[in-house]
Amino acid sequence: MKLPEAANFIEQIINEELEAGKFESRGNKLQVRFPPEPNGYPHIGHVKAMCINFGVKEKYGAKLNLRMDDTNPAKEDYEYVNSIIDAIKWLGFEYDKLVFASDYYDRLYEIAEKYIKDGVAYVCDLSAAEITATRGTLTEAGTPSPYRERSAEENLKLFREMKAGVYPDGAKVLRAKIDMSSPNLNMRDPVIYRIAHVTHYRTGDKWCIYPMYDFAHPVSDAIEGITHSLCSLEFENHRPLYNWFVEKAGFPEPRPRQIEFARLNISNTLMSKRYLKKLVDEGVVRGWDDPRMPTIAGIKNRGVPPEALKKFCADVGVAKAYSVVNQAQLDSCIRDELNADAERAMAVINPLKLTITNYSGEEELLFDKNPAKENCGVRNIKFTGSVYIDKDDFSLNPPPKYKRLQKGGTVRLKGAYIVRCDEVKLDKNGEAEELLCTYFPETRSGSTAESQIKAKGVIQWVDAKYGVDAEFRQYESLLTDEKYPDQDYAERINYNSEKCFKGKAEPYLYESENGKAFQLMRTGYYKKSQDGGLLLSEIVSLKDNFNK
RNA sequence: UGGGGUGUCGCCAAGCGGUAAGGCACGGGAUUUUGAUUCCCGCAUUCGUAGGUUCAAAUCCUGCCACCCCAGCCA
Repeated sequence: MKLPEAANFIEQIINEELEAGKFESRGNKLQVRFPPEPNGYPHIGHVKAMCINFGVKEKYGAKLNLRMDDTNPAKEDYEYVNSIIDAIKWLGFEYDKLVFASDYYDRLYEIAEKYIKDGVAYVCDLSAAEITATRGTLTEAGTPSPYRERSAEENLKLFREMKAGVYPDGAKVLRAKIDMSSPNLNMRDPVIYRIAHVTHYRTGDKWCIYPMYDFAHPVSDAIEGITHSLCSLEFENHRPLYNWFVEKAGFPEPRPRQIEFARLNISNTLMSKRYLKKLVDEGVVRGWDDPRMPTIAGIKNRGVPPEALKKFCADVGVAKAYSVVNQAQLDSCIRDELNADAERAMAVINPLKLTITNYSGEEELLFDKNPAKENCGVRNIKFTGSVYIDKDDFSLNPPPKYKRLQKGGTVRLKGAYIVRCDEVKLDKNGEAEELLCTYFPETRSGSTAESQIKAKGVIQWVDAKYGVDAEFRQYESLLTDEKYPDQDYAERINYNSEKCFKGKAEPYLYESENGKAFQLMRTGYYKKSQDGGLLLSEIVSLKDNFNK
């Protein structure tokens, strides 16, 4: 994986350190980590973090640990660690080691005792509410805890009792003794350990005290010999604390360095594990891998190739400015990959019978599997003169510049013949029910014969006898009740499959920037999903319209 | 009103004192049996803003302005 080009600011930092000889003591070997918390399925935002970290690995020949940041047993589970591993594999990334923060619980505990012995940590009996109340505000200093000056001996005794399960949840915490009047609230004696009598998915009931992120993360980095700890912007304020914990733990130079970058946001796309989990829990979607979800599993189920996601991240770049990338940018990457890769097929969503009155018998027509690729091979499609076309490809009241079929007009059935619509049978609602057409033998696809007959448009079709019915999965909009607004023909879709389809489908719905819903279908190239549904190329948007 | 960050085309984003890359989107044209693809061409005299330094500034200095993050015993 190429590091996104725009990750220049990270590379600059690393290059400068390298030049200054910061890592000579370790043979200039760098080490990074990808540290998700296994509390949900990874989403496309994680892909960016992966691309950055795996990009550094690639560029500098660094080692990369996949580390499950599992320090909050209440939320974590193996299901999620598996989802993370699956996602990484699917994307084609390779990590050097799989590690767990929970692997370090013993070591972390020892370091906490060291803090106590060194007089930089203390056991505090204040309640959570009291700690909040004494932390001060953005403009006022906090007030020191009355337990702040306990002796090392007493602290050690108390802390060991906490570990032994003597106290109930919330009764005591271990706190770092830093500076209650620091302008950086994170430095106002943050909690290092809390009591939680919760079964951990890996360590079971061995522990009833669990380390906090602010402590566990930097120390885990140091334990692993991480040189660069890349994380998102919201941790900038934590960096002094990060450094404090590593330094007080006594790790020698070179110590890990935290570098922050802006996380990924995509327009109209919900990118918060918390809300995604809510959708799953409330049954709004079928699961974390529902194709409407922006999770990697969901995107995969929509037929998006992993390369498209990587290209997207590379295109979008890495910087520190808060940003929201247009979905169109992602769509473009997906189209790009599928165009080069996906085999083509014809599909009809809303069938309209088209009968050629002067055709008899049947024949086989050849189609390139993928015109965008050389030596893509061909597929044969049978043609009997009786086909279905899409209702959208015929108009009783054609607008100006209409290129498809209308009464008395001509159109080319893709890969077959030009046909002229002679007669339109209407149903009782006045809608077209069947088209009776004449075909022109000399216009057969590939024929070099001259013909006076021309057609402006080319439409897809499915043979009435040999076409295959396909099960189209229908999705309800997650966004709004407004369905089926006007759709331009340019939004026509091409499905990809070995076979032809006919059938019906309700398209995805999508929320536009003006809040109106429109169909998700676009011209493009689509792959078939693993569960047989047809896939569309867009990230479905989830409107943030439920209670928070 | 404390601290930490960020502001370059509609959306991302390069740029690091020498006279504004690229992608997406968009517009125009050519080819085309997918209104797709491909292919050309166009798209910031200007870098949040006001000053200053300099032969020369998006890049350095100063003052403003805007937005984001921080008061979980979440990560």
